[in-house]
Amino acid sequence: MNIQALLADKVTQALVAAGAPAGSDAHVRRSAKRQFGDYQANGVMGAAKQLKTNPRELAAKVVEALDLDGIASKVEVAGPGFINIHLAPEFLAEHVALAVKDERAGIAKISQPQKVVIDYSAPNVAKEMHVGHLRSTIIGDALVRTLEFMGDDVVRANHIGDWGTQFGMLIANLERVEKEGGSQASMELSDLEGFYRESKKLYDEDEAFAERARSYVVKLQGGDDYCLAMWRKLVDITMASNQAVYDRLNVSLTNEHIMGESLYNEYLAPIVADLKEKGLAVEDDGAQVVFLDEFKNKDGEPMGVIIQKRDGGFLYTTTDIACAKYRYEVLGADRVLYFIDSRQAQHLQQVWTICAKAQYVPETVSLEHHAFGMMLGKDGKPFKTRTGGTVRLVDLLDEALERATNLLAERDNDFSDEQRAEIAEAVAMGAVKYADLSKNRTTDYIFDWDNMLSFEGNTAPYLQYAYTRVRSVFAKAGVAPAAVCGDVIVEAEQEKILATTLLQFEEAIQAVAKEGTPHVLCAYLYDVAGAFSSFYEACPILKSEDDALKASRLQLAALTAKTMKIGLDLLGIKVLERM
RNA sequence: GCGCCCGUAGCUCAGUUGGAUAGAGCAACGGCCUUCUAAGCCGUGGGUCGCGGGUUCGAAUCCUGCCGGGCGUGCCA
Repeated sequence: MNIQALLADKVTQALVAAGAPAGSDAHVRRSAKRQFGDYQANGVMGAAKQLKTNPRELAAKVVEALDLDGIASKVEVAGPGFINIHLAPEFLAEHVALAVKDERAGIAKISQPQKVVIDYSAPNVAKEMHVGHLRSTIIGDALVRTLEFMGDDVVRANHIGDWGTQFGMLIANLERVEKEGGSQASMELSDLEGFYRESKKLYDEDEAFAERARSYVVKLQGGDDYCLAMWRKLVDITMASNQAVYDRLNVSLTNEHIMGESLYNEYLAPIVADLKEKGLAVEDDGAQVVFLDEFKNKDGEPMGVIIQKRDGGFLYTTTDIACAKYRYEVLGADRVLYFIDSRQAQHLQQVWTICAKAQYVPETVSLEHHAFGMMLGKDGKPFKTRTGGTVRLVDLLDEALERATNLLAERDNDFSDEQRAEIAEAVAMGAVKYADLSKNRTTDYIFDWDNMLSFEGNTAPYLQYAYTRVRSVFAKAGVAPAAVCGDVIVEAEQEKILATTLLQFEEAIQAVAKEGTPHVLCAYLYDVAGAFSSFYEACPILKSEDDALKASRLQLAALTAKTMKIGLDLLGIKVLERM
């Protein structure tokens, strides 16, 4: 249930009934402060202005027309014309009880599911994943999970860098390695960076090798079987290595979601021809160029975007045009979310502008760039290794595990080595993921081990810990959360805050789905955990004096656990029974 | 030069698209464990929302001019 939507609907009706023009927005929001109730309607002032009437008088009329029986215990006009709404304890109790019984915690699926393509992760073949891939991979996957949960038909698109001239030298080197090492070839490729560097070195220093590499590029693009097989091997080896990272990070990508650059090869030449035919592309200095009035170049003239080089080769703009077209035409996308770093903002705008002009993708399709900046170290400089190199993702995850293991070792507990390892892994991966998920930066952001692994405040470990506290109540009581029943009583202040917060789950999820911003869900779950902790301190559950109260509090606890489990699942963060 | 993004507490970040006295966490300080997990809870201090104008009942949010930072800007992706 979405309380905000429910109230917005009711207040809007009352607003219109009070004389406001149809289409007026009641502007119902959560109240800024507790004293202003649980929700406030801010739309009266604007409507009063349109009607040229006194806002307080209009607000009084709206309240008069407003029927919130069974929902609100108090509705009052305040300030220049705010309407403050206090939710009724019985209303909260009733819906908590309903949500406890529902496996989706009362979250309804959307009525009009869409086909949504989510473009994320996008590592490069023959290169190891590094910290730059983390944010796209993690946030993209959270959106995949969230939209699927809400009922959308989601296509995971891993737009890997699996094409380009570098494959000539890579194939030539793979061939050399196989000749020399036979079956051990794949072993050597475990160090992909090294393999790439080695290939580059041979290409630069060995003329015969370079010659062979160049010939392989041509053959590969011509569809030569041998080269395609070698290329396939490189892709497979790379993605097998990446899959280990995905699995460890609990990212839902698999091989079947690979839709790399190579997928669009066959469409490139026809698109260039079509753009020429439509008069959008013209030859300029030997290259095929689309001039766009929407963008200006250094001289203030329409910017030229090259879609085919002088030598006949295509560029990534052409690939991305084909890709957007494909997602609409072949996949039938209603919406495409690109989780790509902010440096490509202009590039994507150009691609979409061309797609619109060529009528490849209609305006009704929502193309969205969810940008993010670079990962910086604590010192505000790009996050690098001590020697200045790029930080490999596997190394980052290993360090997270090491730090989590050390922190866990400092604490008293009776865990077996096996349990300890499992907890450390879940905490470490959760901490790394949550650090990225909880921020909404479109610009550069700071990666700080101490912040994410401090295990205090708004971090994954805090949420995981809060969850184990709830679960331990049930373990102690010897009852399953699903077995609790009876009436829910909302009386104490902490009970009311917890119940209200729990019932705002759908608002948070819908915001994430609409805006593509998982940090909203993070903030929400942190609120839930905080509300539960306060409740847990103030309201004895198992030790409460009467059985009805105990049953009620167990239900609040059960819904807390369910909410946190679902919420953390949507973020791709694992929960633990004990820690 | 032009374009895009950004500037909020000592630090890391929110701020529901124009709403009431700008919020969290960390760090600092003070309380709370023989009682459901203290990786917790309760409390205190901390702000010229980069700076100046403007728009209006109301601006961190919109417009404008500066200052500062990041990125992009024709044959890599």
